[in-house]
Amino acid sequence: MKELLPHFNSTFSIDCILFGFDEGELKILLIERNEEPFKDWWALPGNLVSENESLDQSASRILHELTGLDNVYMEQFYTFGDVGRHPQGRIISVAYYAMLRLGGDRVLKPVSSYAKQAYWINVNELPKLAFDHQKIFDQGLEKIKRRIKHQPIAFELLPEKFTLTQLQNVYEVILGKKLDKRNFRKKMLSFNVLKDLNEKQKGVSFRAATLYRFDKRKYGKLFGKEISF
Amino acid sequence: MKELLPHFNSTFSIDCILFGFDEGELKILLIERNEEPFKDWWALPGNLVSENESLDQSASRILHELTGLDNVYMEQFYTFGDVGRHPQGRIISVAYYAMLRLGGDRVLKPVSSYAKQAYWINVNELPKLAFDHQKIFDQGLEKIKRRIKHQPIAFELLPEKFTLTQLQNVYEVILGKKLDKRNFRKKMLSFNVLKDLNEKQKGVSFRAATLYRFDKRKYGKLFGKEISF
DNA sequence: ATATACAGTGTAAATATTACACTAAGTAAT
DNA sequence: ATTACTTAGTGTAATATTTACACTGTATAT
Repeated sequence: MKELLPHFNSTFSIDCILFGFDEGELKILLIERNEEPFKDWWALPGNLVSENESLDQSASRILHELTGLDNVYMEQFYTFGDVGRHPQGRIISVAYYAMLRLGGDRVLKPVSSYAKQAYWINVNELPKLAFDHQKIFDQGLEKIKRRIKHQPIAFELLPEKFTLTQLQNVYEVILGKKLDKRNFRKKMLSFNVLKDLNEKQKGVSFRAATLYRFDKRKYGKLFGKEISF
Repeated sequence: MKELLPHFNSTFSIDCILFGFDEGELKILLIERNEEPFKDWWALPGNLVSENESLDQSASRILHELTGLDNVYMEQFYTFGDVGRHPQGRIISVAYYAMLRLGGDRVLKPVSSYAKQAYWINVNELPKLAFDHQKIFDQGLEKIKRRIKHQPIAFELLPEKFTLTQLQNVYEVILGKKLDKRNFRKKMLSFNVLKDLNEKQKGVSFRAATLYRFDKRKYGKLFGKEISF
């Protein structure tokens, strides 16, 4: 029965949008391609799916090869399959995103053979991208804008200990608008998912703010509840 | 350059969840397969993607072959790619859903060669499904539960002219809970997307209700606004 | 005439959201 | 020590939204 269908031969790929928050800016990881097609172009990290791995496994592998990270939650958000999207044949691409902690212990950037280099680039200053990667990015950004309103994914971009102002900055940079400080704090604390660490920020040249941690035990209470900013 | 990659050979497919609302129940269209694998099993309608069509085009084609319908809005919601999901090889499946009008002029059910028959089946009484189609269905249902809270997709399940009670029934059956009649009406009318047709229901053996139509011109106002039930 | 079945309607209480500005605390420079 | 600077941290009143709740009206069928 197995031979009724042609042998597996990689007609689908994964592309990843890795979001990071650094210096008050939302950034994504881009690679400079070292192979045809689109040699020397900027692109989202991605690769062909291997025969013996699921889509999720493939996404994790690609992330690991690129950053050395494991156990990062990645979420599939759309599959791109227009006829002309890949110049070398019919390849559809399943797109994932992940939110990474850049602050503190900075993510490493081991570079796979197919990339010359990888850089974190501000989402407002993206270069021209290979393939249909601009379209993939646009949709990914829309996705997290919607998702951040309903689920506590903002924490994933911050170091384990963070201040309320940092958290507010994440919301502001993703939503693209300023939020009221008092209202933001009131609402965020009302969700009861932040643990006050009774500890202050260090190394700042002004009044240090209180550090908080996202409290996973209380996450369930929030899940399903509507958050809105 | 084109020859660097193997020739196209259908390693991906589309599966569709077609939702319909009939006799107060939420139903989906299932086919009884007439081909191996899973011959004689119930399955979601689906097919391999052709070389010269995009995923969206493929989804529309499959819907057309099955129902004769065109111009139905279908939305991609997830791609399933576990290694063992298809017994004949590595085939990933891009899943779509659509909401169809069954009431009034009933959707026809022309049957493609690969199916013996197609039936509308209550989502609470589904038989065992082929492949990973139960998983696909579960995720599709979750998707529309979330979506119906934020976008006016409920109208798509009803005939062009409908009563507020019918509309409320759609919400109740998808969300799986009863809603308060007065609050539902107040809120739904406040969105300003319903046009009062100054016309009454016909053929009922009790007081006839007012008919409404979804007003596409006002749709934009609602879009992006948060609805919640 | 009467019974039936659903249509249609309003209000008050509780909750959530918004708008808005000053004082407190730590650091750095003199 | 004083001062200037920078960010932390806090409350209230007005408005809008959500919820809970039950009866009357009207067309049909007998």
